[in-house]
Amino acid sequence: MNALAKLREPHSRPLQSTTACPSCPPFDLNICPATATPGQDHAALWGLLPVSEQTIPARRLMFRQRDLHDVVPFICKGWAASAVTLSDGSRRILSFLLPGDIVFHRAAHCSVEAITEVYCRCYRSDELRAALMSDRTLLEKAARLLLDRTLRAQQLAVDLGRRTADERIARLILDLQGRLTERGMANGQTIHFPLRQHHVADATGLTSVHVSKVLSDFRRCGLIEISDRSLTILDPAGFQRVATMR
Amino acid sequence: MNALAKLREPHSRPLQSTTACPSCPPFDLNICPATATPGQDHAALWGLLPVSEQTIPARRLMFRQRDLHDVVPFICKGWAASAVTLSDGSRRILSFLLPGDIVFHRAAHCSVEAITEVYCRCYRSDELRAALMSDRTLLEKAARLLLDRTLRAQQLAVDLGRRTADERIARLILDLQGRLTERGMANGQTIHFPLRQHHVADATGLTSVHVSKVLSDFRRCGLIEISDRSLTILDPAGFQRVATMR
DNA sequence: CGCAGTTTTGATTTCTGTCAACGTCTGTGG
DNA sequence: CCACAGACGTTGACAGAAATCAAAACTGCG
Repeated sequence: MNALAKLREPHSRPLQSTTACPSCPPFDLNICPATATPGQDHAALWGLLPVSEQTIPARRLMFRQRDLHDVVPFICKGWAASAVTLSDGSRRILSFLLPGDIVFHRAAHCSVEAITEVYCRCYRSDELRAALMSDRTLLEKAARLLLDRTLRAQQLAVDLGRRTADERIARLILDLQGRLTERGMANGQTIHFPLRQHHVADATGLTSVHVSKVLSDFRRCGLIEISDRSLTILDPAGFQRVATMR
Repeated sequence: MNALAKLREPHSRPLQSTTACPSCPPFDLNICPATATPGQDHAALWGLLPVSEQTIPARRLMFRQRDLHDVVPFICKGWAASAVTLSDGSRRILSFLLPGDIVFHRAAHCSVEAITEVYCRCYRSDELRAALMSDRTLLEKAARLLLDRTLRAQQLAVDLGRRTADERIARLILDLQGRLTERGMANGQTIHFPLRQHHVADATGLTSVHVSKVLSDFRRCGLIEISDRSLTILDPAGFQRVATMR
């Protein structure tokens, strides 16, 4: 821990107040420092200070595929996407990152792109690893997280391989709604939905043209309503049925 | 460790000789007990004895989706597949399991099916976890393994979303060839290939009818040759090109 | 031999991508 | 305040990929 303190020295800066991250409930879902030591400043993760805190404007690339991954970013606010770019220039979004998510995809050589404005904190990955290793319960939480990531990726593989465009898009929306609800960021059947149609397309392996047609169909059938970056599921039962047609 | 010994008691049986698993090089790739303690019987994994050792005939279901996962099977011999079944009865193979692979997909509610005859050993998952926790380097190996699994799943998601049937099938074959080569189980460009076309179909998200057509095309173009459960890549460069058209 | 599981082949249909045109919205700068 | 450019969304016509359907050949095996 002394060594860690020394490592932190060069990065020391005036910390934001303990309410720097008031909209930080999501941390509770993952590896929440507040869970470990209630009432403590969220920024001080297990006594670790972030090496950097940044606000990234919407649509900006946060990390490119080949960047060194000696820091682990935590998304505190905003939406981001981790993606890979194929040699023909087409992009595949592997997951959307919501507040509370940890960006440890980096080994997969994913780039990370801010969708909305993103506020995030980066921790040194070696410090983080040391902290994990020193605490059995943290380690188990981290393992569960990694496992959950794997399941999510496998679920994605299932969806892409065997489902129609309708199903894929409906499932994506339901997945996001579920994750936002977990975080207390949903308002009943209405969620903030900052994704552009090309994001949906890249996440579902479709084209944005086709996404437009499917979403129009959904609207025509009275399943959902999208306006002003907000999405409402009007017919939850019917929409669920679309998502699980097979 | 005493508690563990007691747990093992009920399962104790005459152990096979130390050459029980002569074709066990693959263990070296993952978490090889032989690496940790050279010369030791592979069956005794970090001092853990398997709770069961089984030989499963070809095409038999090894574990079903909802089975309890209190044991972790290690594939010692043969090919298996982990899959999920969708509500309409269609199947998606998430990964093929080769000798040396550890089946810890189970949390994903995958069923596991023997393709060839499979010989495997099952360890108690709680014992295994305890063993991992007690040794830092083992733990890191396991973490790497889990990460690798995630990368593989993500790669699969990329492939399924954005690649044509030709590419998917070629990539599957190349992936298998690579894994077999790593294990010293390939004979140059020739590999043992016990998969039925429906396995290929379920793994690539295609129909077996279409797989048949694509494989016929590959043969017609002199790219590969399949006969008698063995596959040879006749034109490695050309085949590679098919696999990475985009 | 007969049977069940495979593989092949052809005809047809469905889904999704591609291309192109056009409308809307948003932010920027004069 | 307006003009403008760029990003985004919608729509229609068309093309291509793969699914579906159906039938026939092949394989191994009791």
